[in-house]
Amino acid sequence: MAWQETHKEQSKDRILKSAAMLFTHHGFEKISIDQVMKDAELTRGAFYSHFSSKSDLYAQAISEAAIIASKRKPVNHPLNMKSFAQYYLSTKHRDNNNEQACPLAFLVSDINQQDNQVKKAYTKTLKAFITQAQSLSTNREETLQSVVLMIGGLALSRALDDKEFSNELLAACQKGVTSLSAEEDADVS
Amino acid sequence: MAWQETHKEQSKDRILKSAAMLFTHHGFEKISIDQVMKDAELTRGAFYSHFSSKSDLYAQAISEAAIIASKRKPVNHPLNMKSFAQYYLSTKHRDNNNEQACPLAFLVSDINQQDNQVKKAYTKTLKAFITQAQSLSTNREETLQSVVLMIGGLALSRALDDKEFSNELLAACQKGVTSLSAEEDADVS
DNA sequence: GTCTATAAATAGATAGAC
DNA sequence: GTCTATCTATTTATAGAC
Repeated sequence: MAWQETHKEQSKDRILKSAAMLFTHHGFEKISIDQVMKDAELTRGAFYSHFSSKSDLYAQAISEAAIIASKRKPVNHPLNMKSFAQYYLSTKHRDNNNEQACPLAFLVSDINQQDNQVKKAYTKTLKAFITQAQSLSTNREETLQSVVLMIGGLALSRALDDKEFSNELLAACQKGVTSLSAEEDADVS
Repeated sequence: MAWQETHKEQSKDRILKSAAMLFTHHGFEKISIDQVMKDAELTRGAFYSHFSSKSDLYAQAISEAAIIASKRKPVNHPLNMKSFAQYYLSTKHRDNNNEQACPLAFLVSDINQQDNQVKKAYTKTLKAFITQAQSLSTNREETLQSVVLMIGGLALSRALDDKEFSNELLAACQKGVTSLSAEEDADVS
């Protein structure tokens, strides 16, 4: 028989998945514990059996959201930086409203307002993201630049009310990542 | 006699300056109207004579914050993209806690949660920022990449609880902007 | 562990005196 | 235009029954 979650673990898992989705798309302040619990099909009173505070949930939800996002198909095992950036900086990812979105971009300026436990979870998640990107590159500095173009470009593109301009920004960042990769290939040759 | 603000204009101006500082550093949700009015040395009841809602204030405060930030000395009339990035991606700007900070970076992922009037103000502000950066460059695509490296790099650096890592990120982005400018110079020569 | 009920605090917005 | 007072709603967190 396969491994089975206990009842408690199942509940915690549902809460975490709901929180990951809701927080990633709406930020910490716009989402209440009540909304998370309703989405997980539980009541508010049950929350504190699993998490010590809303902030505790947020920290864990960020890690969970990153895991969900990393399981997304085109990102799962990208062949190179260009194909990785092509998905990451897509309009689909920007407009994604109910699936696996990257909390690093969607929440970037939200983190500074939170406590240390949240910042720690975010930092760990970013480091893991960079490690993944580094496996598609050789130079760490260029990897960091590519990562900033991806996360920063996606975050900025989501803040704009001008779709054409937003698309232009995404395209420019894609080209930027590609250029950095190409330079690198040239160095190697 | 020099131009004089009316009493009402002075009050509105104080509210706006307080809001620009408080919102930029703490985001929309963490700041209450009461806090803004206290900082402006007024009471809560007086608020609605100047603004129709908290959101209305936020939209105007973003523009105000950008104006304040653009008046900062090293940014005022930068000689080239490198010197511009050197200040923008400095630890001073990242850690700045009570002066002219750039709302584009500090609030980037906050904007998507707000109404259209806020998104519009942010978009206009970003376009003005790009226009300024464009005057130090020749190629629009590279300007966009530099802007994303600056705003995205600064935003990310603020989210981290690892100062050494944060510094490394800032430095990599500075180098990235410099590389883009250098390439351009090479093209011109 | 999950439920209902409630405590305690805070915030956006409005009313009316001056 | 600015003040005090208040309405109304929401939210985090806790208490206690099952």
